[in-house]
Amino acid sequence: MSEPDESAKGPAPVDFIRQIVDGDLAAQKHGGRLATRFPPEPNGYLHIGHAKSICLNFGVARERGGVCHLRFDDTNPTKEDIEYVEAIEKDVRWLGFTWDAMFYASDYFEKLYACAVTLIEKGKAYVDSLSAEEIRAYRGTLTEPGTNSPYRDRSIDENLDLFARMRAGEFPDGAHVLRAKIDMASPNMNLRDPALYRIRRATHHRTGDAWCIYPMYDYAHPLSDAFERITHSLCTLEFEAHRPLYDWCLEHLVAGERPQQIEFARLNLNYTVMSKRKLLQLVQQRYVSGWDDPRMPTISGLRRRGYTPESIRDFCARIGVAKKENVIDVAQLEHSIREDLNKRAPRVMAVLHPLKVVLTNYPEGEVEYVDVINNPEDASAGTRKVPFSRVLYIEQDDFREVPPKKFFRLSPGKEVRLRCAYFITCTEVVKNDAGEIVELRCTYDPATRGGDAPDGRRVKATMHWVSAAHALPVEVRLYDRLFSVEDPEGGGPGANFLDVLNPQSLDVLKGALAEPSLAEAKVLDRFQFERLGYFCVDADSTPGALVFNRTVSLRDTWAKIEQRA
RNA sequence: UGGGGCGUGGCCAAGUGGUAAGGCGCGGGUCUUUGGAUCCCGUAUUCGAAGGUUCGAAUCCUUCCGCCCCAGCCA
Repeated sequence: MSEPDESAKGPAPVDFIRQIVDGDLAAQKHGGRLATRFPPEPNGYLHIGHAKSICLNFGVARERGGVCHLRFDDTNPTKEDIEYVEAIEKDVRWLGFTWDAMFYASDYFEKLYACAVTLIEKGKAYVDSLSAEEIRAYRGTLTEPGTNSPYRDRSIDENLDLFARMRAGEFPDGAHVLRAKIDMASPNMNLRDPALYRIRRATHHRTGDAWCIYPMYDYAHPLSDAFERITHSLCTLEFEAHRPLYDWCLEHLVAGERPQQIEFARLNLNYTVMSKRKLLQLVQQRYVSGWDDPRMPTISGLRRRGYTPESIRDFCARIGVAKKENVIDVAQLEHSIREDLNKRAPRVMAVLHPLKVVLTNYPEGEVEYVDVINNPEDASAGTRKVPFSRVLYIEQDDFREVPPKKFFRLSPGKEVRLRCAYFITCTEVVKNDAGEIVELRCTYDPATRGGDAPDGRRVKATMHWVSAAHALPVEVRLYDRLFSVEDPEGGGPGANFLDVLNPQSLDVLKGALAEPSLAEAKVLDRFQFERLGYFCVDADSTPGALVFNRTVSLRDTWAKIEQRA
């Protein structure tokens, strides 16, 4: 495997799955082999929940010297598309993982068919000719046993003949179905003669029209695992009740080493929705611009928001793997990206709500360039030259005519530091007819260039600023109101962002500006947007986008959509 | 009232008979050329509940309670 080494972050967590794997490895259960697989159905884009599975499967294999396959579970042509397989490959790679081999369940259609024939020959499967509705009725309920289909005792020869003709396309969709012959009275519904094959005339994205019968997940999955000699087949909790069927298929069709299915709890994140069905609807009905809309919890959406692969991997490592149903607080995700970006993202100064400042003792028409640190946490990021002149803008919130007790920023008579520039002192407040403050007149101390006073005097505040004549106006509209509502369960703000710039995210910003469905966001302080406004970035800084770190509440959006329906 | 799972602080999560790790969040402090950054401190007498076994239980036994999944020719 060639994934990046993250051992620097301390010992990897040993969850229950790793414990099982380690035990099996120690016991030479599969001859000391370890093979896992990440098996998405190409029916949508990968989301953060998949990232958990990806990190688990690829991670365990990498850590313990095993292999991990990427396998597309493409057994239902009506929902799948080549677009999705391409997006999935891209996202897995972007996350930093490399598969040791890539397969498609459809690669096995012929083998799967042969296995089905074997099952029939063993008297373990039969062709049922009941309708879907009838089969449902015959299945019984959770508390009542089902009853055998009248076709259950067809002869092996008849079953073989019928199944061959199913494949040959002699019957219309739904006419017959191949079923496992297990136990219609089983307390486990999945064992009441589950369907193995259905007739489905649909063009498959890979096999085209070569087949008109397609295997079901419960049948194709254990066999695909066996074909690839997977040792540990990790899946989510809802498949727990399917495990007996998984084992049943292997028991009757696979000799020797068999893969073992182990279930873990899927990831749930608050403030958002994770089901593919809902995400697909958001995309199809244009509530978002696409699967990679920055508001989506998809890998591609997070990527556009400025999330890094490292941060997502870190997040997955932190949340752990267990069998308990969970709802992870997005603050956990935000923590991971904040920590990562804080160390690597270059900063620029920004003013969201400009207040004009005139330095009365600064020469008119003069411009000088001061050196500004790009990243206080990374000296190697260097400095940049930022224009400084007589007329500046500072943040409105950074000035208070009558400062409250703990307010240390600018107020009349007070001296503060303009970051990496000079100390300034407010000497006069200029108001308009309405009594609103429109300008401040200040003096600057030429001796404090760079932000340090030779005489050792100190100021209690340092503020952002931009030169009015040089600043770049930028209009920012990030969220649709619909998506930025407060959390009804008492959560925090609907939107905010870090004061970091991630070069790769400029497109996000531009995209947000071009997207009419995105309206303004809220601002809680000067690091957050309050209303449609603009901020100014110092003229010569590397262009970048603001990284906002609150997952917009798609969950609320979804609730509203359902309400309307 | 079938079967399969799960219940450790606000959210995750270690722990597997020897006296409750860690992370996120939160609170307080510190420091800083803006902090929501850094650093430090604090944050479950208790492990869904009640009994029982034991010198000793989150861990073993019993009963009860709660939550999730399963009746697709979806995965």
